[in-house]
Amino acid sequence: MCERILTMKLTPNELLKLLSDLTRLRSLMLLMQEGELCVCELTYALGEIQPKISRHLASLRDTQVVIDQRAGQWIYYRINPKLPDWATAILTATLKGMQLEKQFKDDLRKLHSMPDRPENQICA
Amino acid sequence: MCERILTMKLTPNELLKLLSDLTRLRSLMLLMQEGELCVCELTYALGEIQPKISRHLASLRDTQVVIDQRAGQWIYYRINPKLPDWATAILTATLKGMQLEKQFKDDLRKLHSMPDRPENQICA
DNA sequence: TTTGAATATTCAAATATTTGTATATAATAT
DNA sequence: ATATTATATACAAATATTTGAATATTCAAA
Repeated sequence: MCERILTMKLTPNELLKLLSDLTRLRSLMLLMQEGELCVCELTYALGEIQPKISRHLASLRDTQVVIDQRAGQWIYYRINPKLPDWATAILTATLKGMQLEKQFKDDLRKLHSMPDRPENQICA
Repeated sequence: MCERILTMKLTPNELLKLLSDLTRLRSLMLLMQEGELCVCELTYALGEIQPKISRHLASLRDTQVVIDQRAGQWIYYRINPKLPDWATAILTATLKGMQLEKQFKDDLRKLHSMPDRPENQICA
C-alpha cells in the first residue's frame, strides 16, 4: 500500500542548477564513470567532509537525479537509470567535458587509491 | 595590431553555472533555436527589463559562450560557433529538454509575435 | 548638435545557496 | 546493552548571485 511519487518532473533548469555546484558535479561525474559509489567513497575521492557530501547527495536524491540503496551500513548512490533522454544526454556530454579536466582525473585517481574500499556487489 | 584572447578555456562547471540561471537559459535556448537575436528581441520575448537581459548577455559574452555583432543601433547575439564539442552537446541536449517545456514554447511564440521586429540580415 | 532609440554599466539591496559545526539515526560487532 | 562506523539532518553564519533603479554610452535621424 506504499504509494510512490511517480509524476515528479525534472526540468532542464532544475537539473542544470544541480550541475552548477562543483561538489555535486564532481560527485555525479564519478557516479557516471563508476556506476555506483557509497558516501564514504565520494567523501574520500573528493576530499570533503562527510556532511557536505551527504547534503549534496540528498538534493540529488530528492530530485531523483540519483537513486540510493542501502547495503548494510553503506548507502550506495547511482545515476537514476530512468532519467529522460535529454537529461542523460546532458550528463553524458558533461562527462566528456569533465574527462578533459585535471580535477576529474585527480578525483578518479584518488578514488581508486582509497584504502579498505568497501566492495559494492549491489548492482544487479 | 589588436590582439585577442584566444586561450580562454571554458570549463564544464563554468558553462553549467551560466546555464543554471533561468534568464540566461531562456536566452540561450532562443539563440539556439533562432540563430541570432538582438537584445530588444530577447527582452520582448522573455518579458524582462532591458538591463536584466543586457547584464546576463554580458556574462555569456565575457565567457565566450555567445558572440555579439553590432548592426547599426542593434547588437545581435548568437551562440559562439567555436565552442568545444562537449559544450555544444550540452546545449543541444538542453534544447531537447527545453522544447518540452511550456515556458520555452511561450517564449518562442512571444518572440514571433513581436511587432516591428528588427530584421537581422547579418548572418553570413 | 540635438533628440530618440538601443544597449551597457554601476551599485547597493534583496535573495538564494553553500558551508561548518553539532547532533541524530541506523546498522554492525562486541 | 554498548561501542563503533556510516550516513543524515538542523541551523545559523558565510558567501555568492541576482535584482531594480539610475545613469552612461553609442548610433542614427532630424
